[in-house]
Amino acid sequence: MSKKILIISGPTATGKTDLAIKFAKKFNGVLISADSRQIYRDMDIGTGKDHPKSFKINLVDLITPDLSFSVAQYQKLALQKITEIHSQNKLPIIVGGTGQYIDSIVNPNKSTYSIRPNIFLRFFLNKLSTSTLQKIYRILDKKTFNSLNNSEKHNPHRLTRKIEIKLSTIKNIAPLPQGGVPEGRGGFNILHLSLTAPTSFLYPRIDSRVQKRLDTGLLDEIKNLLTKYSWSDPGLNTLAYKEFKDYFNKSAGTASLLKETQKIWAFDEHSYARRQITWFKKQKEIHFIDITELNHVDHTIDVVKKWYNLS
RNA sequence: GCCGAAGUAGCCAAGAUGGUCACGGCACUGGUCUGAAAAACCUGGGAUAUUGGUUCGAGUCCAAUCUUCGGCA
Repeated sequence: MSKKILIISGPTATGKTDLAIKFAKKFNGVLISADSRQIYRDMDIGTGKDHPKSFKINLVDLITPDLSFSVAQYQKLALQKITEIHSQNKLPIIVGGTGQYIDSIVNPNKSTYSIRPNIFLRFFLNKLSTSTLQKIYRILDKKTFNSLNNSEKHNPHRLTRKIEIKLSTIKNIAPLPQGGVPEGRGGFNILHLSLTAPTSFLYPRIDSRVQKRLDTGLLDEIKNLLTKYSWSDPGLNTLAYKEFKDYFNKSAGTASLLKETQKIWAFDEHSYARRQITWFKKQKEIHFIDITELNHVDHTIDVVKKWYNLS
């Protein structure tokens, strides 16, 4: 019998967490978050940690907002957690909207995950223009450079990472053994459910959630964060926070500026949802669940039951 | 009712002296992604209020109509 993992993904505002909690209760499950922002402490309202406090979700509130975090770290922790949960004979349920994090569990053997970021190198590369980065990478690896698509070619983050990888292999820096990414770890038996909805349904939902978060005290939360951290800290480069930089910097934090900021924030959430939809759409072996369909919850429970009881 | 100003995509908006069927931004659409992923990028469609006139040629000039704003009543 293979080890089961239930995954519940989908764009923002589709009700992933509620559904996951439901399944956890029904199937003796333990939740693991796959959310790149809820790992930050002190960032609760903006990142939507609105599940009942009585219900434990793993891999939330791991670090402070001045620290950075990445897939590889997530992968290590999540796989550990999964092992632990399996050993208790329980069902790990991964919930979240960070597609890349979920992918690191579904397809754990990505070779470059073992190549660590080179802080020193990035410090310099971050100062260079995109075209300079292109030139550097073209010198290092002309063949791969030419095969890049337009999107990759203009993306400074990706170029920086490619240079980093190339340099580390040239210099033959042995990838540090990561531990926790066991090779041939035995395939999991994964059921991946992904919630979806047309954007016309999602956008109004997002908008009212934005309003709700403001009403619940987001501004106070940010004010409090700013006493300890600064806008350049990695955690603050997050939807629901970064949009407010101007608002808090300008002395005249007027009502009209607040309104404008709220609008921009909502639009950012829209395009975030779009990106998530694009990502999940191309993933293999996913059960999509349209939450605008009336019986989707019952239907979903049936699907999970069948999978859970088989094998 | 009179006088004045203005009408360029869903919104904002550029367009000396008329001359490539019109710059951008936002929104919206589709996509990229192997240690920043709620990040960072790529891509697409859509407009000169209406009608008529002047002209080889009009967003740009003229007239009428409609609409909006301001002032006077």
